[in-house]
Amino acid sequence: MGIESEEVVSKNFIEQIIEKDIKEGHCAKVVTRFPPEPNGYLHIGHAKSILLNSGLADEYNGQFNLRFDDTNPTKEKVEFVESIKKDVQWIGGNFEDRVFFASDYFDQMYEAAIKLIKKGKAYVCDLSADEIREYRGTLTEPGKNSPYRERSVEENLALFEDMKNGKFEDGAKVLRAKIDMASPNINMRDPILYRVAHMTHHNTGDKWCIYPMYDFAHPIEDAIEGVTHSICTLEFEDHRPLYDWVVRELEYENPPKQIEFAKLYLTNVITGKRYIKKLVEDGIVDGWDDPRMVSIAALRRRGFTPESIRMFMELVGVSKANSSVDYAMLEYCIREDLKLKRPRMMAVLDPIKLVIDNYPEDQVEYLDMPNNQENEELGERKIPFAKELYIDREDFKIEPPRKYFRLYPGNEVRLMHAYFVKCESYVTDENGNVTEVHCTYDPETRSGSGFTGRKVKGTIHWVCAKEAIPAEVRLYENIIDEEKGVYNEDGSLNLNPNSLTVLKNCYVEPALKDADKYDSFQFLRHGYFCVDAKDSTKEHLVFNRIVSQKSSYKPNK
RNA sequence: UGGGCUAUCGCCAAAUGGUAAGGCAACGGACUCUGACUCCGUCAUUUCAAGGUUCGAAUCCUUGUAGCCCAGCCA
Repeated sequence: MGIESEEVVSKNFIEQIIEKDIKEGHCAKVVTRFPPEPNGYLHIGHAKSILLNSGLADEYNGQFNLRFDDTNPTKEKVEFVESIKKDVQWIGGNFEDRVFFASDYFDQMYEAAIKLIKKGKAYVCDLSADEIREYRGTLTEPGKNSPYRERSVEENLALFEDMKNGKFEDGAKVLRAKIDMASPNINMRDPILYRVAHMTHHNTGDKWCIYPMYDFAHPIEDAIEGVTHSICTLEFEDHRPLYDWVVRELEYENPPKQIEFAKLYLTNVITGKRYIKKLVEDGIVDGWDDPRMVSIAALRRRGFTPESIRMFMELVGVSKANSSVDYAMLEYCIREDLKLKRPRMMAVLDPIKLVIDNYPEDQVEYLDMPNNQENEELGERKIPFAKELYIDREDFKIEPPRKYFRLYPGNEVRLMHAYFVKCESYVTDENGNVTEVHCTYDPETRSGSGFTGRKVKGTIHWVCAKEAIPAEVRLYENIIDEEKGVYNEDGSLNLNPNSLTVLKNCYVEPALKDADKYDSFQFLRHGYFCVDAKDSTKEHLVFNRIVSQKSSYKPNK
């Protein structure tokens, strides 16, 4: 019989490493983690890391942990812990009940530091921050040894304990690894392991006044949790020798392995906590979840689904090449996800009145309309139809351009799921703007009647003037101007002044009264929209546009 | 110009010495009670460049070029 064409899915380089490790018996069970610092909201770049780590754990029947890397109390806040948990969960990172804090390991890290001191691999250094920088050398010149480098183990032990006990001011002393001040890799030039910071920690309170540095803490955190593959971004490549040094000197039995991948960059948006934060603080956007941004909270409010973001990450792939993914790819994913899942509704964003002159004055008909013609499971609904309707301004032209199939004087079109109407006349105001279009309808052409007498080239959407719900529609554009990129030459942010357009005079079908917050719908030719729960009431709905409909209508051709 | 990393279509990205997958975008055409969707077709004789090895090279070697990262008591 026919040959089964099996889809060949190639493994990314991390999967290949893991499979090799499994095959060679280096890890009985794959353990990954997502280790955010609780100092801000997550954005789409984090989603890549979450989904990568979580996905790998699923794929190899392993385990995925959420761990807050809270080793620097000067930057962290509890309020971010909850938002991060929520976002990780929403996006589909399956950490079950495994929420850990680096700060829960402070005792073990302290012990680890003592172990290094005892091995003669770490020492307390009295140099100031400026002096340490000086002694470190430069990219091209080696550093020189600290005068405190050769202190005895006993002295170091005593001094380190004093550090812990609060005998020194912030910055007075640090604990450093004794590695190699001449290393071409600056991270290996006796990196700082512990610093003094008299500061209340969100988790440990005032128990500690010394805090471990990332390079020391992270490998320990991973090792404690049994992480097998510690996946991070490219800028940590230079830290890997130090990561390996720490787990080696601490003699962990099955040391974790650090693997680096390229961050996600998207064209035409701001990624990066720093810049999102600046926009929020400067009041340019209305908060961390402003739909013009790509924080996870913003994407959720805009109407993106977790599924669409997961699909996106799958399509984007994982590699070590710095790259910038076209935003159109994300739009493709949300269209793809929504098109069969969500109802298709009628909404008129820029209304003009359409009057059917030969339709009975007070009659209202309730017509059947499938919720989604391509997915019968979504059922159907009744839509009211009467003498006065609203249609979109762009669906009527006094003088039609070439190949225009919609309404113009003398032309007949189908009103979606209703009747054929033929334009007989129109009314304009003193400025020549169309205010009313008059038509006649043909009762025989009712949708579903099987009428085949004649065909019509265009179909337009509409809502019943009497029963439609007034609505507001917000059209969000990405906040960055595509032409000029993220920054101006002077380093300032380059904002798109038209990034938010509010359409106030819109009408949607009465069926939308039942919409829930963040429910999404396709508004036919307008694209996909989501109820903005923040500002909607049942009488006045507010929608955010998730993504516009593609259009191949080109009047100039 | 010290060290690390990367370079395959407009954008992502496979290919692991055996003769350049796939997706997005774009462009034709068919269909259509959404100008959507769907369907069908087009889109890298060539992999940053130049040499070399080989029957055979995106893959190996040599020499270049370009981009990214590193001198926080941030992560």
